[in-house]
Amino acid sequence: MGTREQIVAAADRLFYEHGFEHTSFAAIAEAVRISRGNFYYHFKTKDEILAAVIASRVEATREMLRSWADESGDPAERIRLFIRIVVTNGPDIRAFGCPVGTLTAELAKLRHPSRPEATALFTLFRDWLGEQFTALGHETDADAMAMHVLTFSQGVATLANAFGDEDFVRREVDRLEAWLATC
Amino acid sequence: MGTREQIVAAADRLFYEHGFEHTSFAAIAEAVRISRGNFYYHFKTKDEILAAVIASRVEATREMLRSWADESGDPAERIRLFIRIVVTNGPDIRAFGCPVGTLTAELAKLRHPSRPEATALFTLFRDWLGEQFTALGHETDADAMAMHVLTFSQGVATLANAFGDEDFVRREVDRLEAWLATC
DNA sequence: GTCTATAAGCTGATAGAC
DNA sequence: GTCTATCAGCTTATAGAC
Repeated sequence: MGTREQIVAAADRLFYEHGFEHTSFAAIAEAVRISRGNFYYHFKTKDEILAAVIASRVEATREMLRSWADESGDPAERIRLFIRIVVTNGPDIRAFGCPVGTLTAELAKLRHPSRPEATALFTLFRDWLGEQFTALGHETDADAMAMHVLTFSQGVATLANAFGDEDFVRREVDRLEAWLATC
Repeated sequence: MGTREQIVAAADRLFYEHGFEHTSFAAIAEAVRISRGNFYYHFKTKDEILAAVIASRVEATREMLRSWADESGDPAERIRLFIRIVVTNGPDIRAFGCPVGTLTAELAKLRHPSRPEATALFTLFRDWLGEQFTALGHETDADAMAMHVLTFSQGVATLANAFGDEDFVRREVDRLEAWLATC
């Protein structure tokens, strides 16, 4: 892995764990074990790193959605794979929340120019879920149902982070899977 | 209103709109129109201001819950008053998210000592909602139902902030009110 | 490509006059 | 209680040697 990719990977993790603004160049440089000076050879501004991190997350998300589509041809099962992320990534979510939700919220407060790109991460999930609901025969309200599933995931992530309660997550997952079964 | 209260009120709003870390002493001082030096007569550290802001929010929340209880004796109607905050405070929520959810998420990433106090804001709503569900005869799962309503509100707030979509909020409110009617 | 050295600015925080 | 003046430290960012 080249230095640039290492920087993006380290920044991605640090932005998630500590937030974008709270993460300094020094912290990223230390994580990658390069000097702050060398850092600026690869990225001229902090905003450039953020753009690269978001682009990297977009690619990783696309890859994950592809792998879910490969894993099952059943749209309902694909949606369940999404619903269960809050369990699969339980420890990270309890510690740091949802990487997409917390980033979009922070960039909104900072009025950051990269905010639309962060929101586009949500749109990837939204459109993919919409396609699955369409395949289930819910053409007219596929998008509303996709948004409902996203609402669930964001609510669960925020409260799992606040209360650190694994059982709560399990209950909400069961509830939404029961709802999905009636669709 | 005394200077101290003005500082707390200005900090409260700025923490909400720009985030805790992104809000500088200079910005608060400017909003209250006092010098940075005078600032330190009232608060010795930034963390002290945060503690005062959270305490102020706790009091405001208690007052709001009291007023809701006064407004209606029907537990289901009281819960609806909570559910509809995402509509009532629609413009603020679309612009800055939920004041409780975004603060707890930020303090978690900062590993801030006041994090438990911020989470206690959630607990106020959780307990109050739980009391209403208990009054509706759901003794055994009143807390789970309270958490479900909180999950809704946090999910809606996060996505309303990301997409700025008023119709989405309306749809999710209708959906949860329909669920409540079956309880 | 990577380093050291350093600049310029903002941050939270203090001292002391009025 | 409010002010001005100031501090040390950290931040992003640059210059230039190797």
